[in-house]
Order: sequence, then structure tokens, then C-alpha cells
Amino acid sequence: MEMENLNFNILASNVKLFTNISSDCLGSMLQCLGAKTVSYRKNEIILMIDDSIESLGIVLDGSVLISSEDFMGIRSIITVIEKYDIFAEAYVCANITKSPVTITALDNCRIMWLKFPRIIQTCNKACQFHSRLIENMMNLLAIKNYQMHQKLEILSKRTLREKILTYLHLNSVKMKSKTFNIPLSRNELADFLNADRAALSRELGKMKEEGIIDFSLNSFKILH
Amino acid sequence: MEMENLNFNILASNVKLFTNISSDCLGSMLQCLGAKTVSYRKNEIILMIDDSIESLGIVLDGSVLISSEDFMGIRSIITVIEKYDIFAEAYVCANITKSPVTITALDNCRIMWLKFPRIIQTCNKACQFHSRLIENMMNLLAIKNYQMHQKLEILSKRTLREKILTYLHLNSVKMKSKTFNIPLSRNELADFLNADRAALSRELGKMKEEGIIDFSLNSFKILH
DNA sequence: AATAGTCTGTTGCATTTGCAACAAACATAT
DNA sequence: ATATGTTTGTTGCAAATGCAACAGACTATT
Repeated sequence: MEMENLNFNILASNVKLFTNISSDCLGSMLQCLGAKTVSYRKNEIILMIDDSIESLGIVLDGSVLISSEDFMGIRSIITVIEKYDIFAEAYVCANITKSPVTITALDNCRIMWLKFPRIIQTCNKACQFHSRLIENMMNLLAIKNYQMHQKLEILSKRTLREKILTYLHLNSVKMKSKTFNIPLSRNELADFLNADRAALSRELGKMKEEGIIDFSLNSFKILH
Repeated sequence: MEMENLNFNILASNVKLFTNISSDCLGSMLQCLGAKTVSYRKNEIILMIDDSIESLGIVLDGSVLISSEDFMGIRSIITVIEKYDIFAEAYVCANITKSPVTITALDNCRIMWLKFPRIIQTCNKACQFHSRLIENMMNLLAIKNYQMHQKLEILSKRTLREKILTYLHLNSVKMKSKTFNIPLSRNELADFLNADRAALSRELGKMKEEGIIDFSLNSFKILH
């Protein structure tokens, strides 16, 4: 346990998994769940595909990238997990013990690992936070489900241009502005949209030329 | 309430949402959740996109198709829900009140609607099944999350042939046989893979010619 | 300053795919 | 029996996309 430098108030108010759990309880709860925080450097691999998983991760600092690779070595970027969000929760809740994905640090980051299955398997059900934690998890899984639906909405488009537009539109809605930055490089965006990087650049160029969007590096603007 | 012809034992043992809930409890629980069963004819629209949703559905008979449509009118098939499985659960758990999808009856079918949000909002938490139901739901959402991951795996392939192969492979694994039937027509499969029907037929023909697969109507065989 | 490495954009070319139109097989209704 | 509609397969053509190779801008290291 290395929680000397953890601020329970910040955790309780920012991590949605801990909604309605008082910061007083948090210490003992984290202990019960075998919490461990680990630091990783930028680009370090946090979890390799097929590694065993027994914990879910909470991003305390930085952000991480969830990706997979097919038998041809083609990388597919599934999503980016930002500060205070959690990852691998579906796997531990569905008892999937081998990771189907690779997880990489996008920046220097700090991850708290929670042996969440304990809450179901061995935890004394009398503890105060037990049912609250499960209810929060149910809610988070439902939301993540909805987010995956959005990703499916992008990939279900038949042309690259429509995929790009759907991706940019979702970002614009999320940022509540027609001007916004995206968290992915060109290469990463191509792997996220499952397209060729050159084709992506070409299509972005055409769209700029036609006055539909404007962009420079990671800064985008929807004009139309 | 129209549960005269419901067999609680069958429900309790087949519907995963009711795992570890005794059939004795089921009656009062269903009442508490405002259960209603409704019948639909083949091809009838069960729920239209943008309709309000306050209940999750349990398929008691038949099967239903979840799809969406973009602004161009292009249909995208998201998934098929089979007997005893549930649908719309992520929306009610994430408080999404307008349906992002259209739900259609694939056969004549019978659906039980449950006002699940009651369990969180107004239910007396002392009731026996409360926490069990939430834990089951957490588990189901995690599994569905994993299933969506598989769909993403299909759509993330860059060529139609790879999408087809991934789809057939997942079906083969699910059915534990190299020979199997698929639940989708050609038209539906095209909309599921988000491809053109003619292109799908062409590619299937090529693959048969090359000796990779064999098929006739809905019956497929992986040869390689 | 020089070097190596990374990221983005560009372009020619071959392949894949979407689109449209048509044909054959089959089912359904009158 | 006829007519109508649905499903599947086929094919020519145009457009989109992947692939490969290269160039310029930028960064980090020595």
C-alpha cells in the first residue's frame, strides 16, 4: 500500500466509481480492494495483450491508450482513457482473465489498481460501500456501453469521409465547440478509424480544400 | 399485469438477469418492476428510434433485431437478440430516455418489459432481490460490453473479406463447429458488416471459388 | 552544427468497393 | 395459373482506398 500521497477527497469527488462514498470510508475500502498505485513513463506498455488481469485501473494522472493488434500486426486503437476514468472494468466484471487488449501510457501517468472481483467473491457483504460500489459500477458499465455504441456509429459509416465527419462531430459535441483539439496524432487517428494514414491525410486535405473543415496539427474546426 | 401464462421456473432458470433469484420471489419482484408482456408480429417495429424508453426488454419468444439509420437512410444492423436475452438495458441504466436505435421483431415474438429504473430510484432497498438484481445487471452489462468489443473487432478490419472471415469465425466459435447457420439474410448481413450487398455477394462468391468457405443460403462451412 | 528520428503531407498505381441495373429462383397472394 | 414481390447472384463502371515511396518540417540528442 502506497497511499501516503493520495488525497481521498479528490478521489471521492472525481472518480465516478466512488460516487456517494464518503472520503472517510475510502481508506479502508481501498485497503479491502488491495489498492496499489503504480507509475509508468510515457509510451511504456502498461498491460500487454494476453497478460492476465485481476484488477481494474483508475487513471490518477496522465492518460492511457487501449488498442489491439490482429494477426497481420495491424494496430487498432479502441479508445483513450483520460484522468479519473477507469479501464479494464468490463473484463474483471465478466471474469475475463486474459487481456484482449494492449494498454499503453500516452503520457507519464499514475494508475491505481483495484482487485475489484474481491467485492463479489470474498468481501463481507455487510461493509457499507459494497452495494454502492456495485451500483456505481453498473452505471459506469452502462455509460461505457453507450460510448462503445458511439464508436460503432463511427465505424459503421461506409466511407472514410463519413467516418472522419462523425468522429469530428462527436468531438465537437463533447467539447461543446466547433473548434477543438483531438487527443490523437494522425497515425493514431488512422488506427482509430481503421484506415490508412495516407488516405486519411488525403481525405482531410480534400475536406479542407472544399471548405468543410479547417485544421492544423491537432486543432480542428468544423466550418460547414 | 398479464402473467397468467408465465412459468416462473422457466424464467428463473433461463433469464440471466434472474440468476440466483428464487422463482418464489419472482412474482412479487415482477410486480414491483411493473412487468408487462406484449406480443409482436414478425417484422413489426417494437421501438422506433427517438421513442422514449423507460423499460428494458426480455425476449420470451422469438428474436429481435437492433438497428439504426443515418441521415442518408443507410441502415446499420447492430445485433440480434435471441430468446431469454435482454435489450435496452444499457439505456435504462445510463438514464438515456430517447432510444438511439430501432428494434424490430425478426419472428413473431413476446417481450416482457421491466421498469428497471424503479429498482434504483424508488424501490425499498430492503427487498431481498434488490442487490442481487443489480449485481446480475452489472454482470450482464460487462458481458455485453465484451460482445460489443467483438463487433468492433469485426468492423475494425480494413477489407470486406477480413470482415466476413472474422464474422464467420466468431460464429463458428460460438456454435463450436465449422459448419453452422447464420441468423441473417444476405441483405441483413451486408447491413451488419456495413457493406454493399452486391459487394458482399461478390466477395462470398470469390471465397467459395478459392476454396476458403462453402455456403448455401444461410448455411456456412469454413473449409481452410 | 550535425545527425537521427518522428510526424505529416503528397502522389502514382493497383485493388477494392459502392452503385446501378438486370436476371434467375423462390414465395405469396389473388 | 397468373401476377407480384422478395431474395440472391452477376457484372460494368466509376469512385474510394490501400500501399509504397518520397519530401519537408520539426524535435531531440550528441
